[in-house]
Amino acid sequence: MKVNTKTRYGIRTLMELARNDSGAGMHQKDIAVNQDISYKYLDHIIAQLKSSGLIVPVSGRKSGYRLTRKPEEIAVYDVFTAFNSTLALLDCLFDGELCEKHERCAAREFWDGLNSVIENYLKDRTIGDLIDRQSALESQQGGLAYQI
Amino acid sequence: MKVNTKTRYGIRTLMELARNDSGAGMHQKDIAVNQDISYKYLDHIIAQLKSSGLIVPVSGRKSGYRLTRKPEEIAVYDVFTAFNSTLALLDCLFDGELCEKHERCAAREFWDGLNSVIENYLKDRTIGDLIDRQSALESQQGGLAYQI
DNA sequence: TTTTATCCTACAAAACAGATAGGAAAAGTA
DNA sequence: TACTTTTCCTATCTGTTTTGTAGGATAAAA
Ligand code: FES
Ligand code: FES
Repeated sequence: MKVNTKTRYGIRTLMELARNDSGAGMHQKDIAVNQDISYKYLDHIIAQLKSSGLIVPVSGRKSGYRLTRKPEEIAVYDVFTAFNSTLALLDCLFDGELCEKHERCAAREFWDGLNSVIENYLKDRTIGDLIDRQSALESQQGGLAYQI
Repeated sequence: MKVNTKTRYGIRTLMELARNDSGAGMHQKDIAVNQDISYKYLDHIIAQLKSSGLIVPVSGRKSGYRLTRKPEEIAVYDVFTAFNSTLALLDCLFDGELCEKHERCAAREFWDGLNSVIENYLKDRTIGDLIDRQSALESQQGGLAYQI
C-alpha cells in the first residue's frame, strides 16, 4: 500500500506553482530543478495535470505553467484522482459483479470504511494548506528537528 | 494504492477460523473452499499467519488451525503488519536519510498524517467486530440490498 | 499401511512502477 | 528571418511486486 510517485510529484509540482505566484508562469525546467524531479519524467506528470485541468500552459511574456484555481481551492483529492482512476483500495469496492455476496460482506464494508476515511482526509486538505505549512516550517529558525 | 490480496485473504482466513469456533480446528482445505481462495495460494497465507503468531496448527482429534487469541483481541492492524513489513505510504516516511529537508517537508507531514489515520482505523477494529457484523448481515431477512 | 494434511522451496506469468529516449510541433528570441 | 528553446507526444525499457502454480518432503490420521 504505497502512494505512487506520480501523485506525490504531482502534488509537489502544484505546490511549486502555488508558491511561485509572482505573476509569471513557471517552466518545466525550473519545476524539475526546484523539486528535484527528473525533467523527462516530469513530462508525464505535467501532461496529466494538464489533462485534468489543474494547470494550464500560458504563452507570451511571463510564459509557463499556471494553476487554473487558487491553491486553497485545490484539494489534494483532486490531484490524487488525476493520477489514480479511482480511490479504491479493492477492485470489488465499487464493482459488485466481482464478488458474490457483495451486499453482505463485512470485509468489503470494512475496506469501504477505510476508503472513506482516506477520501475525507484528502478532500479536507488543499494545496493552499500545504504551502502555508511549508512556509511555516521554513521560517522556523535554528536547526531544530523534531520540534513539530 | 491497493490492499494486496494476501492481507485481504489473511483477514478472511482469520474470520473463518473465528466463526468456526466449535471446539475443533479448521483445515486448510475447508478454509479454501469456504472463502473461495486458491488452496495452494492459501499455503503462503497460512505460513505467514503462523509465523506471525496469529494462528497455530493443532494435532490430535479436532485437529486443524486455531486462533491463538480471541477474535476481539486481534486488531486488523495485526493482520496487516503480518503481510506488510511496515505501514508506510512512502519510503521516506520513517527513513529520514532518503530525503534532504526531511524535517521540514510539508508533503511528508501530510502523508504522515494520512498514515496515522489509516493506522488508527486498522487498530480500532478487530476480527471480532468483523464477524459480528458479518453475522448481522447474514441474519437480515429478505434480499434487501443497500439497506445498510 | 494407506491416505491425507502440512510444510517448504522454487518457479513463472502478468501487472505495475518509474523512469528514459527521440523527435515533432509550437513558441520565444535575436 | 533564422535559431533556440520549450512543449508535447509516443514508444520503449528495466526492475519489482503481485498473484499465483508446481512438486515434493515430512508428519499426522485413519
Ligand atoms: S465483496 Fe469483495 S471481498 Fe466481499
Ligand atoms: S521528506 Fe521525503 S518527500 Fe519530503
